[in-house]
Parts: sequence; C-alpha cells; structure tokens
Amino acid sequence: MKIDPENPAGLSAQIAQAIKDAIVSGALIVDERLPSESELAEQFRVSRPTVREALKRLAAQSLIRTQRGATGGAFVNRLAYQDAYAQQITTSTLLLSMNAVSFDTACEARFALERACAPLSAERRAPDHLATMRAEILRQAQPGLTDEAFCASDVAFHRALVDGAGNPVLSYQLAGAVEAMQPLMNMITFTARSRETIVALHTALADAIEARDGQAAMQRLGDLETETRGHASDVFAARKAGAQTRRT
Amino acid sequence: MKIDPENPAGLSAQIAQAIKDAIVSGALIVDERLPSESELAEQFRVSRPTVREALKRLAAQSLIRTQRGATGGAFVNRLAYQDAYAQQITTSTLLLSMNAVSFDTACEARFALERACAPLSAERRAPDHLATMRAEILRQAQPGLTDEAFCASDVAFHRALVDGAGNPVLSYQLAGAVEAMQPLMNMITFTARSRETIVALHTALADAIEARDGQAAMQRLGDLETETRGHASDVFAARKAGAQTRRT
DNA sequence: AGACTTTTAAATGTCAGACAAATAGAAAGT
DNA sequence: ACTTTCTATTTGTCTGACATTTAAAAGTCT
Repeated sequence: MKIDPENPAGLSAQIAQAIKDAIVSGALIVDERLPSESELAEQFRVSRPTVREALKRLAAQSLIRTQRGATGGAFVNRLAYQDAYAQQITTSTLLLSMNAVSFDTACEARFALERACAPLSAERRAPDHLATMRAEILRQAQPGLTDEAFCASDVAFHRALVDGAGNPVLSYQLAGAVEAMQPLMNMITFTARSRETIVALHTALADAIEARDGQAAMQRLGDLETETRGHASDVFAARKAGAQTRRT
Repeated sequence: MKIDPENPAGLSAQIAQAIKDAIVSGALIVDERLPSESELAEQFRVSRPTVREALKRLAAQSLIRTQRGATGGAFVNRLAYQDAYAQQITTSTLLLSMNAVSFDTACEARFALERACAPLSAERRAPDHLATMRAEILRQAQPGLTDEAFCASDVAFHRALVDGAGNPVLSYQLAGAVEAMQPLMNMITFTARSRETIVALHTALADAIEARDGQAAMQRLGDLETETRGHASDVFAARKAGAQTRRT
C-alpha cells in the first residue's frame, strides 16, 4: 500500500482505494479489524483527519463499519443483501433521472430482465409470493387510489414475482431495474381504463405463475410491456399536443 | 435539512444523507454548486472537518465532484454510466464473495439475465459487436492461455453480447452480473477439452447472433449454462474427492 | 469467594485554527 | 490589446485538543 503525495487524486482517495483493494482482493477478511486511525495515519504518513476521510468513503459504500469504545475501530463489513439493494436502487434511480434515459429504454430493460425471471419464478414461487401478488392486484383495483400508490403497488407486485425465483442474486440485480422505474412511472397518469387493463394483465400473469407456466408468464409480461409502452407514448403525445395547443 | 446532534448515526452521516436526499429528490440539480465547506459548516452548525467527512461520503458514491480554486467547490455530479458500472461491479463482486453465494446460484442468475438480452442483441447488434465476439473466440482457442486470461476473454465476449442489445440500462444492470462472476470462474480450472466445448458453444452463439436468430441464441446460452454448471460441479466434486483422499 | 461498583484506557467523534496549493478573475504593466 | 502579476476564494491537509463511548481492569462490599 503505497501513497503518492503528488497524486492529484488526493491522499484520502488513494488511501480509500488501497484499503478497498485489500478488501476486494481478500487480503482483509470479513469482520477483521483494521488498525486504529492513529496507526493507519502513521503507516500512510498522513494525519488522522485524512485517514478519517478515507474511512468515511468506505463507510459510505458499506465496506466497513465503525464502532466506538475500547475494543472499537473499523471492521470489514459483510455486505448484506439489504445494503446492496439500497445502493443499487439509489444508483439506478440517479442514473435514470440524470441521463435523460428514455422511458422506452428503461421499460425495455426492465421487462426483458423480468422475463428472465419468469420461468424460474413459475417453477419455484412459494405460496406467499402468490399471495403478495394477489393482494397487490386487489389493491390496484381499488378506486380512488392515487397514481403514486398505484405505482408503488405495481413495484411490490413485480418484486414478488422476481423474489419468487428464489435466487437472491437475481433479486438483487432486478431490484434496481424495477424500483428505479418508479419515478418514471410516476410521471404518467393512469386512467381508470388503463388501470383496468393492467389489473387484467397482472391477473393473467399471476394465474400463469400459479399454474407454473413459465412460457405463459413470459408472454403476459410481453403484453404488459406493450401495454405500458403504448400507454406511456399516448400520454406523452397528448402532453406534447396540449403544450402546442397552449402555445398557439 | 435538520441535524440532530444526539443521533447516534453521527453528524457527518446525517449531513451526507440530507444532501443525498436533496440530490435524489431533485432539489439540487446536476452541475449545481453546493455552498462552500465553511458555509455548510455554518448552516449545519458543525465544524468544517465534519462537513468534509460528509462530502467525502458523497464523493465516494460519485454523487458529487470537488474542484479546488477560486470558483471551485462541490458540484452535483452527473452520474455517468462508467461510474455506475464501476460501482455496480464492485458491489456485485463483494456481494458474491462475502455471502457464500453458490456457484450455481450466481451462474443461474447470470445466464437468465443474459438470455433476456439475447433476442434484443440478435436484432440490433452492430458489426463491431460481432467482431469483438469473434476476436475473443479466437483468443480463447489459443493454446497456452492461462485460466485467468481465458475467463477475462469470456467476460469480454459476453459483454459484447450484452452491449449488442444497444440498451445502456440493460448493459449497466448486466455489467455486475457478468463481471462479478469472474472471481468465481477463476476458481475453476478449464481443461483443454472443456475449453474446446466452450469455444464451440461460443461460436454457435455468435453464429446465432449474426443470423439475427434470437431464439437460437437463447438456446445456445442455455447449453452454455448447462455446460458451465456441469463442468463446475465436476471440478468441485473432484476437488472434494481429492481432499478426502489426501486426508486418509 | 463472588457480585457489584468504580476507575481507567483506548478508540472514535467532533471541534478549532492554521497553512499549503490550486484556480479564476482583477489589476497592473508593457 | 496582450501579457503578467497579484489577490481572493476554496479545497486539501496538518496539528492539537477535548468529548463520548465502550469494555476491561481494579477496587470494594457482602
């Protein structure tokens, strides 16, 4: 672990990278205690605040956790699925909101990935996954639901579908794709008619999953994608036309 | 943005969360300059080092960038795909290496997601995607290639396949799944015979993509998954038997 | 001896002030 | 008009200090 004081990246960034490499390479194992801040400062020949900034960088990525007190210090953190989910969702959401990703592109990615889960979910889903899906469908059919609540329920429905595959790695990868869509979906108003269509498709999808028919589930997801993208393009077209009308 | 000095989470963590929320919610837009560290310290009623630790947390997630000098400061960063990829890969790799995810689970997730890309890639792949795939196949066929180099080439091959879909969101989501597998793959030794099989399957896959036959590409990916998992379980079984033999 | 209380040491969390380095803009000179 | 110098601002880093938390060691009482 060598540090170059002349490197424009900054000392704390270099130290953070060095420790990160040690963790990723396996030189530092889970729950291992790092040297104290003072010792690290000595080793790297920098001051304690600089070391602290480096440690905060790692803490922000959940790579380490810190504990105060006599036996405290910085410990290599076991990256829990929950932490990884949260990071994944934040990153995905920002990526979509900041890069002018078109609704179509995001939608296509999401449904393509979900279709990948469908056969596995049809095969392995437990009763509670089905129960969650059915419950969310009921919620979505309720009149007077706000668009936001409708979208949130939609996300919950699809997460149940994904989790049904019983593969935590898949669930992790999909979490970002599904949740990051929510802000984009929230920009769309769902008419009573379109909600009916979606609820019908969700029901057909849940039926396919219940029947353990993966192929049918994939087809229903394709239908849902077509419906969602068609509805979204209608909404955007209407909005554009409205804007032009107001302008004239 | 209110800060509670009694909160055990720590002042810097709270400040980081407050700014993060402002960015995610859109209150702070891309390229907007945050107040200087001194001003932030005043606003939050904390010292400058505390503010700095908070800013480093955000910088570690590529949410902000800092610039020195007269007109310098902290700016809201446009999260580039490249940065997001890197984070995604790091997180995925750690998630797999730290949580005793079985080879089968990771492999299943990876190939399921890749199959989702296959139809899109078959439809849209540009000539250079195909060229990359062919080039990597040639590399994989070279004798004397180390296992690591073989795995790296495998990753490059599959990335070209994924990128062929022309959907950056999909590429982003898949980057983690494909790259994170590499450390797991590196634990496997590939015999000349298994390499031959893989190269043949890769060739068939590239042929399917070239012929714009998405269904065939999905089937070839299925074959590749079967081969990979079968070979891996053989290697693990042999290793286990070897260990027991040595023990007796 | 055993259980409880107090002390102590070690570590992180925070603060204050200072200086160095980089950078852009203003001011001065040619 | 152009170039150079100066200056103000801001981040990067250092030094030193104190507060807080925590667990273990030391001490005390029954």
